[in-house]
Amino acid sequence: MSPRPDRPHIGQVAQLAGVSATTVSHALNGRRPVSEATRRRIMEAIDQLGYRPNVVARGLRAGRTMTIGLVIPDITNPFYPLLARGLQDVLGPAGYDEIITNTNGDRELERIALDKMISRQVDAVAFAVFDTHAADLQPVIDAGIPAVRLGGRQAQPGVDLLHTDDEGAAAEATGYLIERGYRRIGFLSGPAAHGPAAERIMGYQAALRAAGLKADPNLVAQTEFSREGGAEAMTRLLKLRDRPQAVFCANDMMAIGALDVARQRGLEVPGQLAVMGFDDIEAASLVSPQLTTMANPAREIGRACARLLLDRVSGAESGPGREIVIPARLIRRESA
Amino acid sequence: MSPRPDRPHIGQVAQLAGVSATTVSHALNGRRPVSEATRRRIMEAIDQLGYRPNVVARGLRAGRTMTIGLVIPDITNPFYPLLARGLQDVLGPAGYDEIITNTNGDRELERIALDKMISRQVDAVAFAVFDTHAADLQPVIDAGIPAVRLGGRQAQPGVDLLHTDDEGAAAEATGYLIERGYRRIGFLSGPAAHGPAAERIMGYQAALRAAGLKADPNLVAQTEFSREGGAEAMTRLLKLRDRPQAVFCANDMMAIGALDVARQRGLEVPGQLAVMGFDDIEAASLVSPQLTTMANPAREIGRACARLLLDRVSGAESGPGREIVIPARLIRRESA
DNA sequence: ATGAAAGCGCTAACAC
DNA sequence: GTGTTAGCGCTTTCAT
Repeated sequence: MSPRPDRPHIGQVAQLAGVSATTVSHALNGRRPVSEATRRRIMEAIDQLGYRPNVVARGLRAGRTMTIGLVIPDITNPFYPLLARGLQDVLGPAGYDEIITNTNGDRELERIALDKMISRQVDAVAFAVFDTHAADLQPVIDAGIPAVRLGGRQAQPGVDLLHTDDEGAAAEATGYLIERGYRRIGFLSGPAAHGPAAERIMGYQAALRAAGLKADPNLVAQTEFSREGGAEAMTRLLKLRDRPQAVFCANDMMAIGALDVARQRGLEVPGQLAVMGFDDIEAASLVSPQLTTMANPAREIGRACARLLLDRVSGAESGPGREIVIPARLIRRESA
Repeated sequence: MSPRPDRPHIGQVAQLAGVSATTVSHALNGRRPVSEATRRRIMEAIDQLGYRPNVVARGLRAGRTMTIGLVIPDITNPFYPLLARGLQDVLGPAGYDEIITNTNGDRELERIALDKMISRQVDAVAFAVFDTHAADLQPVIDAGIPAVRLGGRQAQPGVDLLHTDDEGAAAEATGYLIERGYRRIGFLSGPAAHGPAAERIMGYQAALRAAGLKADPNLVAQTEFSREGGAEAMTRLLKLRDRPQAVFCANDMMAIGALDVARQRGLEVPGQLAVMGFDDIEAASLVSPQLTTMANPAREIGRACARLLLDRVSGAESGPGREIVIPARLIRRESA
């Protein structure tokens, strides 16, 4: 029934080499000694036939597929390619491949994607979804699949958590602005319900307090995570009688929107208005003035995630759900 | 030996529903009729046990894994996430998942990646690698796996080819500049040996000829595919006694480099120097002035690729290796 | 150092 | 409409 031109299988190799399939298997996997002569004959047979072990059969038999699943909202969002690459940096050399699924942040699609990962018998799952309800993950946990959540908040028993140090990063950015002499510092936040908004506000306020500055609530503007959102919020803040000398933005696109407004009003950056972003997307160094920002270490997160996964896959089964926090890095450029 | 907390399998569902595994299988796959009552009992059993079919076992048995492999240089290069997403747009609804491997353009890694795709029994492969030697693909073809090559040049028997219409796009861009009144039009090309350089030069020259303009070879500058490369080449062209009024660049990063030089020399864009790019990366609309460019339809290519793959997977086995060309789209913005 | 045989979970003949 | 049986390609006892 197999509709493919029958590829050589282990039995053919065995036959050609004059040994049993068992011995071929062991020659390949090194789980028990095989005489040098036999091994050589086997290798020759493999070359001659162009044999490649069937990973699917191996996966069925062994109960591990050497595959890990990555569930993300959208690979097109520049954060995720870096994340995926970081994972592969570590997973690839360890012999694992990744299956990537995009969910658009849609809960039903997330549920389906996670289900599919179970069906596919992946050895571990990493998923990056802000709003995932814990219940949606339960099947994965029940299936005994190690899971790492990227960037959410509440940890869940059996699920490791990995995220950027949003609070610390916001504090560092704000501190940097203070250090440069700015006193009235605004914050362009994303929608409160989404992502790491709360942590960043906390960091921002903490830095202000630490410097003996008061945190004026009027200086915090909530808006969308987009260029237009940033422009809109910046416009609002500039209308204040006591307007900010500097703004820290929850992401680079918003910061670019703020820059748009500054240019349009003829405000000199950073002279009359300093702007900081968050993420360090490629565009940050492309705009003029180049954006001072906090680098969201996506690739590093991917690597750390892979290490965690590898750890869980090989032994560290239980454990109470670790939480790992990756620091962001200040990138000094021109806008602040 | 299976180290996972044994997940329910089809036999357990069958037992709980009081039928045979066969019937459960058919209830799930609809390949033969199952009575309504039986089906209901089966579905209840499935729910109760939290059963999910084991795709690995299914793959082994059926000879198809519902997986396709994507081999690319680097998911971090903004072209490829779009490509991957385009593939998933079409493949996802058809029930396929993607395994993505990055090769950094390294030939040995490419060979290994392709090998692994065979081992994993993927149902089809898409690979985007300029320099792949045909021999490296032969094993894939021999294994009977449909393959699509993205963006290379010479077609190969058994391998479909899919790429942007580089020549047409270059002609359209050049034509657009001519139409806007520019007469001395330069071309910032990538390294001759790499990628679609030749095609683009041909399109550029063809458009010039079609307008009765002569193609001055001094106006073609070869350089790297980077911002710095673009700046360097632009600088060279501006040193000409008879310098160009407009330049078409082989990619957006180069065009941004050209823009840098223009700003630095105080040249008004597009008044004193018009600039066009290629690709329409996100940054193109972020720089100032916004870049007029040709949109390289990565996502559309991904979708077309998926359709081709699906076609090959289900029947259209042989065929002499098709070639599909996707047009680029002119994006009018401010720089030309 | 090597083999024989069982079985991972599923689907597809071939019954009835 | 449903069940029995064999087998996909591999690894792993259990033998020798």
